[in-house]
Amino acid sequence: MRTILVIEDDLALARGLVDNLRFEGLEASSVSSGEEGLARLRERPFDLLLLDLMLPSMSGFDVLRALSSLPTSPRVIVVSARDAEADVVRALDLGAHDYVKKPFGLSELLARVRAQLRELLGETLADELVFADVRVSLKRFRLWKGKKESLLSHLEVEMLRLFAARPDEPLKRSEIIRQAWGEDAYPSERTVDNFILKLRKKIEDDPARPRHLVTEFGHGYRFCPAG
Amino acid sequence: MRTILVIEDDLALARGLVDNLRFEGLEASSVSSGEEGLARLRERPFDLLLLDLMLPSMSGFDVLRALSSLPTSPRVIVVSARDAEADVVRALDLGAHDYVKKPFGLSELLARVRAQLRELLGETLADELVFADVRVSLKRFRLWKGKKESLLSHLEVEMLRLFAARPDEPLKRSEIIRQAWGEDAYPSERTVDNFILKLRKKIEDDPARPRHLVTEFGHGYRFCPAG
DNA sequence: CGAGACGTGACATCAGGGTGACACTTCCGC
DNA sequence: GCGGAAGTGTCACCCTGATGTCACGTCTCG
Repeated sequence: MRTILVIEDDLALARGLVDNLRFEGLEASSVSSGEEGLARLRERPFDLLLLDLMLPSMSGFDVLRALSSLPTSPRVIVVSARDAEADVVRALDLGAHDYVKKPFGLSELLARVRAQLRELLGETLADELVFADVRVSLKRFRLWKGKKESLLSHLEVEMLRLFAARPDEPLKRSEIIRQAWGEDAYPSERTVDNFILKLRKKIEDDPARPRHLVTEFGHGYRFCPAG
Repeated sequence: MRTILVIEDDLALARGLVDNLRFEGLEASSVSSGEEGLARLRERPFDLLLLDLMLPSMSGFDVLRALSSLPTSPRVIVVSARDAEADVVRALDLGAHDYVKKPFGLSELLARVRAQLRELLGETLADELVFADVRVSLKRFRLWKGKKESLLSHLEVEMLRLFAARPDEPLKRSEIIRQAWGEDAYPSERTVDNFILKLRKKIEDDPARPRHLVTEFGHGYRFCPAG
């Protein structure tokens, strides 16, 4: 289901928005400050952000600037009473995808929400890999476990890609090497163990007792997204 | 260069739009009916379509419906005097990406054009680029870090433009060369390193420990506006 | 000719990948 | 159960290729 976060300090408005979004079949929630909003966005990805500009302390512009440093940034519709053209231009140039002036017609806003969500369809979902409390951006070579961020090397990404494609299936080292390294590379099979070691340190709660990258004695390794 | 088609039967307005879009560095042209527009779109792809709703014979809604049958459909901003909410909803649900009501502010429309074009892979069109204590005017080839002003060369600007459009994403040297140098130039990939070096001297507090133009070992470079 | 922009090569440095060693675990036949 | 063989966890180290950095050559434009 599509997830939407509303950052709006007018609680009545926020509630109205959330209710209507839910009525549209979307998963919506709201917070009343930019700081809270960013905290929520860091916890887990959202598909769309409805953002007020005039917030206490941290402004909507600040939130826009901060978005790019998130693991996955949502699409953004700014919803603001500020109707000066300069504000619209600034918000859009800071990365907002749309700008709706208050007061707005509800059905128009919902249509704009649909238009933004429509873009998501195939956008980068192939890039994202999510299981348990781990998120991976294969394109950015980055992995987040809870709040901890790790960098991934090219080969680590290839291995994750391979495991994700064949969950719960034991993969032989030889197979892993062929798929991740390619046809023309022949490293020792023990090299795979080293990469498993590195990956476990990044994705397991307790790398010594792996629950996602499990050893299949004599048969290689198996990836269990569920744990 | 980005290509834009304007479908607008008010010739004065169409001409004004085209002029302003060209002034922004875009390749713009206009036609005055939906039929002509579709013919042009069938001839060759456009990146963006500015579409009036009230056209003679074939309406803007009809154009929207016809777009999906094109080999490559452009992004669409509807520009219309019809301000009924129902029209906005209908246009957006028919696939329009944005809807601007006449009369509109020119700078807002241009910002919305930039926002749409930004979604296409490639370079940002905004002139001002701001992050941390750095401000860049891409059109004037100037960069300010705090109070220090630097001049930028053509290629430095192109690289910044490219990085700005894809924040936090590692860009391969080959990709940087293709986008910033163009299709027909083939400098050594190490040339990119030299430009990174120059840019770091201009935008980093400590060029030896870059926080904005970060090396992604084996993958190229990544631009982190947030630092 | 001079200045700046661009491209290349050279050299030092660095990080990832690969290997081998050693300890520990699992399997299997007894 | 027991012991050996084979498989695996883990680490430190080396090597190669990638990168940081600079100097110099070339080109263009005034």
